[in-house]
Amino acid sequence: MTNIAVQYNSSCPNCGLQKICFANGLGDSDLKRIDELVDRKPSLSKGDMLFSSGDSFDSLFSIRAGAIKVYSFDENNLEVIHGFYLPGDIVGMEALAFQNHHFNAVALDVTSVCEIPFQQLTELAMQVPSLNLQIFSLMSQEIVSSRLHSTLLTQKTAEQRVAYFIFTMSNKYKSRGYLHTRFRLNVLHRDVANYLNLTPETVSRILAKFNKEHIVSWKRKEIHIMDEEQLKVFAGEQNPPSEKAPSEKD
Amino acid sequence: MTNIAVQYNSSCPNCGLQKICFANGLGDSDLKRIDELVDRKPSLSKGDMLFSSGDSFDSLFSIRAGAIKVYSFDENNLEVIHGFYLPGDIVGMEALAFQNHHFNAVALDVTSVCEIPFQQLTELAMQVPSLNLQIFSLMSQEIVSSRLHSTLLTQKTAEQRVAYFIFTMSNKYKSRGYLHTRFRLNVLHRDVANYLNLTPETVSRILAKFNKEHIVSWKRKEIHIMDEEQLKVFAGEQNPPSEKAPSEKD
DNA sequence: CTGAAAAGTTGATGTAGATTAATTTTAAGA
DNA sequence: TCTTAAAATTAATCTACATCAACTTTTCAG
Repeated sequence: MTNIAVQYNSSCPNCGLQKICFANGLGDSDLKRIDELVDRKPSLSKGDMLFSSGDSFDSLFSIRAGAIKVYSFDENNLEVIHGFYLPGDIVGMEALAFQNHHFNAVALDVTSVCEIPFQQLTELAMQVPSLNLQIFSLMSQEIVSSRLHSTLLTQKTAEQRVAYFIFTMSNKYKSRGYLHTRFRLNVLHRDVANYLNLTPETVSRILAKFNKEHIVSWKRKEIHIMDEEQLKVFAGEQNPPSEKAPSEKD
Repeated sequence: MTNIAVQYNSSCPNCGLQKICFANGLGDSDLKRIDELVDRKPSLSKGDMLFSSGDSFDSLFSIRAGAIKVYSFDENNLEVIHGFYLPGDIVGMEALAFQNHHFNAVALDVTSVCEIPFQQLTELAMQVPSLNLQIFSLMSQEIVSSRLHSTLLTQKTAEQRVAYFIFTMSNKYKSRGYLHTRFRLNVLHRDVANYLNLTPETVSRILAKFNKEHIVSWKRKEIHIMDEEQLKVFAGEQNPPSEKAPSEKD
């Protein structure tokens, strides 16, 4: 049932995630050099911390398989979830202005990551302009995705948020060569609710509706998208036929 | 009434904002080199665009005086405000992964900026490790501040958000050597409401309350903080005496 | 496999802040 | 300066989603 379409365990030159990781845009010889400084960690188990708030910051992490949740606590010690990271995503960039991490990162499933020592990465980047540019690029994408998430929380209804979340996860799998209409996502509904600034009850009610209308089923960590087009419409990603066609901005 | 405590019109080596701008951590000779590639723009007037969505991305901007609003449009063509930037802040970092800007930046007041051509900046950064690190650092701070803003919108009440906004702006002025209990902020209440995901009516009611309780007055673009401690408490920045002392996390 | 705890579901009720509307104040061009 | 549109204020009402509560299903340690 789990659908690992490709095994991404290989070295950078052979890695299927090359194009979206640090290696993007590098020539063969530079590819080898970055490959040498990558530490491929043994698998993390569900619940293992990748890093915790307060840990010293030394490395960035690129996810090869599995899923990572990044979160902090508010003043009442309630979890605030900032993102779910899937294969190809980079985790830890928000910390590099600081000595220490300000967020927590935990494995949601069996997960394997590449650890890239930041000191060595920057040293190499100083010699390889396209690598340096790629780091800038990944960071600016993180800024944009954080702003998009804010927009999602403030501008969209509960239903749109849930639909958009599923749609986005599906798209990530799609772009990485996995089956995107049926996949395992080991994320609690409670965590999705938190991430979308909703309650578990609200998420549950919306999923029940999607299920009844044969759009998406999400049972026991397995997501099955039955009507991709309709999901897109619910997510507000596709202009539904409307009288006032919004002039495309942004 | 406007209180420009320091004039930041000078070259980088003499600039009061040096420590928080790109120049941070640079030696004298490197300072001169970055100074040479900075283009000090003539003042922008209120309403002038610094850049617009779709414009090609070529430069970053450091604000010397005034204020800049960064925003996009949602699918209904309503403004979504992502931030207000004051002297010392850097604008444009979210764009550098892309050819073009995805956001709009407009001057809210008479504003002057330093334009830093990105191409030249990165070329210099490749030769000056501490400059490269400073760019990374500024970007990661932008990620963190974006996440903090999300947390503000999702975890705090309307009153806390308004108090926190005023408190944050005041702190920015303070850290840059301006008078921080009385300052001009040429931001519409409507824009504050938008930024905080509230309606103008709600902001108005809260400001009326703050005024009645002699905490803050905000009349005709002039903010006067009368009770800083109480403002902090309203902002939730100071643990009010409570039975369950939250164990400090994050 | 078993059973206790965690997670998820479903329905009834509550509320913070939105919406609507009417009025006053402010600002900016002529 | 005057004029008028934009912005801000204040009050009455409404609503999307939270909260509360009771129950079912899933998970996982032993």
